[in-house]
Amino acid sequence: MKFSIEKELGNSRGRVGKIETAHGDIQTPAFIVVGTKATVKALTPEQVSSLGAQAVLANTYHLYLQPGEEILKKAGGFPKFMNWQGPTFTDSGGFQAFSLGAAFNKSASKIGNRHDEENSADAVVDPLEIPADRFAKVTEDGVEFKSIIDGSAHFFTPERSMDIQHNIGADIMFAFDECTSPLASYEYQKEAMDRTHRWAKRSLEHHRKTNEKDQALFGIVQGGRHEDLRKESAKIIGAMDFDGFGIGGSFEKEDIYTAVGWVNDELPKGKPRHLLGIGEPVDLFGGIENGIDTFDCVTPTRIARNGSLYTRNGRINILNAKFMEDFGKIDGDCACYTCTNYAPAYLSHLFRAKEMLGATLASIHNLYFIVNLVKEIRQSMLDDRFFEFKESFLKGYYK
RNA sequence: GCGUCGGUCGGAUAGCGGCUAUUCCAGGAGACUGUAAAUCUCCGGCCCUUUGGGCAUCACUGGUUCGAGUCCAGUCCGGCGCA
Repeated sequence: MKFSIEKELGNSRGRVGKIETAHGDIQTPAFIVVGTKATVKALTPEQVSSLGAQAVLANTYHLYLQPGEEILKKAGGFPKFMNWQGPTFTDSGGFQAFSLGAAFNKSASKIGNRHDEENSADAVVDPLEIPADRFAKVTEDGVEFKSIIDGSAHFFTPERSMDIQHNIGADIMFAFDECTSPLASYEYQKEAMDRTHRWAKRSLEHHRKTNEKDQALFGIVQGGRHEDLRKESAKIIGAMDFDGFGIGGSFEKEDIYTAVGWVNDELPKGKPRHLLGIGEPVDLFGGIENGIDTFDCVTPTRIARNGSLYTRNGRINILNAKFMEDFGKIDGDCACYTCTNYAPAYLSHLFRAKEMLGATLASIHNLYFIVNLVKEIRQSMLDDRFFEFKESFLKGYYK
């Protein structure tokens, strides 16, 4: 993997660049499409490719459980298995320490807000004392997982995650980390961050010894919402010999990109930075302005399956009664396959009838919207009109 | 005509004397940020100023009872059976 910067954005941290992999280039900034279980839900790879996506990110925990690393190894890696021709990423399974641990059976999101601590009883829960009904428990050596499929017990260590990711075979893999809850205390964030640093070192050492296919490894910065922790984490992870970096963990809704800025000031400039699991339009602008090169996020495809569609004027819910007889445009002059061929009334019908084509058409639109938005942002940077574009877009999107 | 079973929110249901009438679907709205997600949450008789409270309601009319969607009688409507 090789990374190069073509242009830097004046008076901010942003940059335009290119990640070169054995399976093709990624023009950055770029939005990476999530295909957790070696499939972008509801879409064929051809659809994913023709809507403009450059790369796909799959998940180590999910693929390890099903179909299992041996099958993926025999298949020649997950990209070949799913027939995706372009560059690929795998997440390490560290996110599941949060989603199946602290967040299990809770409405908790990794994006917190300023009122969470006083309003939530969860704030006092020590993540190290996760209740027995949870599916993930963190220890110094790794994370104990229960299979979400059959309840069987599994243990991930940094080394194990590397081995599995080698077998899954993405171009870019991530170090094994612990994604924390925004409701965790400062003390816990610090403790988890220090542990993630130890795991980063172990991930890197094991990867260097066992990497046979020239896969790249990104280290992950943690530190929650705290400026001192974020900077400390970026310094320590940034000093390690990773090929690039992921910025993970929990954030405060109001200033995700402020935290990103703290981190990117510490990370080495010449390596790519991936913002894990963030993808709201406002966050894309904020992230890019603060030096993010790639994003991934489940939101476009998840909300698509649930009937929400992005438009230049904000999100709409296609299940709203007003769309039943709307034969106009879904999103103005959007050039995606869905918008050029179908009216809101048809999508409304598909969703009400629970026809699966609805999920497909909505996913195509939402992914196109986000992927293309990042491309437009990239172009605006090349044209020296990033800030104008940002202002006009956000004014329309957030009313 | 006789017998029999039944009529509970738009549809389907639970409820078989005891207080807030159940659940599913359809309907209305909301949420979703490294995917336990084609998922989840909320609303759905009327009135009051909120937390909350008040008043209704189970085809209709009467009755029994401290108390009735639940029991009894009649009426209306429907299914089935026999003429």
